[in-house]
Amino acid sequence: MVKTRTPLKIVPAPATAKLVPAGTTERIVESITAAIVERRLMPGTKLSEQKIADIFQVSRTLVRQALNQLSRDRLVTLEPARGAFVAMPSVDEARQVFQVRAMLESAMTRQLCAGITDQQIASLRAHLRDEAAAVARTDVTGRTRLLADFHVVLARLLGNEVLAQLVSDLLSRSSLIALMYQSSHSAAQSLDEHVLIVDALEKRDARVAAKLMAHHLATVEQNLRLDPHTADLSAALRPHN
Amino acid sequence: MVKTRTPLKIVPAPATAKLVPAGTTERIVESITAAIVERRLMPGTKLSEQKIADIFQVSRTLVRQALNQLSRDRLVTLEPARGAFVAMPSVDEARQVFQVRAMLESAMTRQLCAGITDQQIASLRAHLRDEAAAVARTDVTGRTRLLADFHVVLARLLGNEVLAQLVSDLLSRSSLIALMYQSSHSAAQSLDEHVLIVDALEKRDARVAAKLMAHHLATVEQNLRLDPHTADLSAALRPHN
DNA sequence: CTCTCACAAAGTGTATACACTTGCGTGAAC
DNA sequence: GTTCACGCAAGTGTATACACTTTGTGAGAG
Repeated sequence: MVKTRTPLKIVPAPATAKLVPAGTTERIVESITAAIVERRLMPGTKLSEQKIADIFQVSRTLVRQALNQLSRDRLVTLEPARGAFVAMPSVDEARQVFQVRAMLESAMTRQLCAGITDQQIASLRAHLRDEAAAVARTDVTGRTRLLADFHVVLARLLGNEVLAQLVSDLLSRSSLIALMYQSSHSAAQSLDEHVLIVDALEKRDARVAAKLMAHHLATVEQNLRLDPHTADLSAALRPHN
Repeated sequence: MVKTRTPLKIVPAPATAKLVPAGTTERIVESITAAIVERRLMPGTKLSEQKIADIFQVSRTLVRQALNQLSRDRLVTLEPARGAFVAMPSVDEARQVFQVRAMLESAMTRQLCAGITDQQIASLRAHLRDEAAAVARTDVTGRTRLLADFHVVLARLLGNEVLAQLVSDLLSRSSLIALMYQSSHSAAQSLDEHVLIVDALEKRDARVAAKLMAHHLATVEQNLRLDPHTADLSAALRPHN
């Protein structure tokens, strides 16, 4: 058997994004999160504390803190006395995450119709333009981030940080799910659906907007390969390290 | 000035509840959570790492892990280089938590109507009986827990663990909010409203059930003392340690 | 008497050391 | 040749040590 020597491709510092040099633990969390979402770390990969500590040139203490945080975000799972692994969300969990997102985000969309301002609509249009640009130039990483951000932006428009945080958490889980159950959903289609949602918001049509959001999430979910046997297969021969 | 010597009344081990002697960190989290919810630790109280470590007879390492977890649950806030404090949710945060709960739980209630079984209705009735019993014997701690558990039980009935976990997290935050902004909401009234919700569920009336849930949460929120000046006052003269 | 600076005490932030569990390879017995 | 047991290596779990930040106190200058 070939030993799958994953060199743990975690780039230590996306220091550009963080203006705060402090928050060492935060930097590690961000880096690993990015590495997972950008598919440089596959589900099931073992995250050895010492190796990560060496990469970031810090002690295991900080790495453990970071891994603990990530495990609460459900991006990694901690097996007692065995170590940390990139999470492998089950089919059930995937369905549950999307069910919750549908509840939360359609309700949120409905509420948003009530008090959204023209200026906010404009900012959404601007975001859609960014999405379109990223899709046009096939910037895979950028478009993935922007398509996800759309949902967080909507949450932020309600001025509810608690909601925004929740949606954000669900989104990172969704990202992991999407890359695990290779989605066949095209970015272009997601963009189209986003446009329709904003259109409905502009018309202040709460019912249609909420329905479109629910439909959008259902479409994304149905384009995941959530067939039982596929899942079992990938679970069966998971690399594990 | 009299030094407010809070003896940090954290009972080390509710070891009865946990059958697992392992999970040392978990035990600390549970104990502190219980201490906060049961009003033995007031908002703003400083949680010194060394003192807690002495109480549980462990090292600061485990205490730090516990405090980190609690900070992610928003039950404590960590101020860099200053320490950990029992959280003091702002009025805004309180409103946001209840807004999210309304979205999530009314949607959840609506969904529940679709597939709820008679057996599940029966288990809800049993839970209501427990609530009534606790209210009758004025078991403050027990009734608070049972009234909160009602919402988690509903979430669990959907078979969605992700949802259940989310609702559970929001509930512990709600508990802290309720004890901070002294609720005038009577337990009896909450119980009545719970009964009405179950009645609607039994009739599979999704619209009414969802509306009752939304109304229930709005009532609970409106019975909080969320007047600005009261909040500012309590924030102004917070003990802090 | 008040304000400022400095030093000391307390407590957090990080690193290192050590104990203990898990997994695997080796070797001996049957 | 197969199996079980022992032991070693790797890595996690917890404790301890040390550095640095924050804060309170006190002395001295204005």
